Amino acid sequence: MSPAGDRFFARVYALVRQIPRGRVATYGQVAGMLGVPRGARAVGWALRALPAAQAARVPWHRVVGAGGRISPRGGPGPQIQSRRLRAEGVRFRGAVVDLARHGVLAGE
DNA sequence: GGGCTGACTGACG
DNA sequence: ACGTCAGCCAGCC
Repeated sequence: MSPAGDRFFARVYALVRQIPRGRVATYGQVAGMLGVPRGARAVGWALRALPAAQAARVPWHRVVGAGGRISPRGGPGPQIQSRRLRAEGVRFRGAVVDLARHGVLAGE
């Protein structure tokens, strides 16, 4: 089946929207949950196509690169993204997010 | 159907 | 630790 609502980006948004506050997931992580472990790039493409209207309800800032690195082309700006994450209480290790503590698969 | 692009990732030098 | 190269996936021309 392949209705309009089953598009890849729709699944990405739905999954990202379910990321709890203070929690962070990587592009590869999201891709893996969608069943495409090597589709990290596709996930980035999907978030890049994220409409501003959807951005309000989709916590795109909770999606970072492998190792917790903030993508240089993330949304309105990498600084905004990291700032938003910090506002949620996410711990940073320099310019890198502490996935061991806030990772989706990481323990509480 | 072929080729290009990109909010990625891991390997190399 | 840093810059570069090649591989992968989905959408658009």
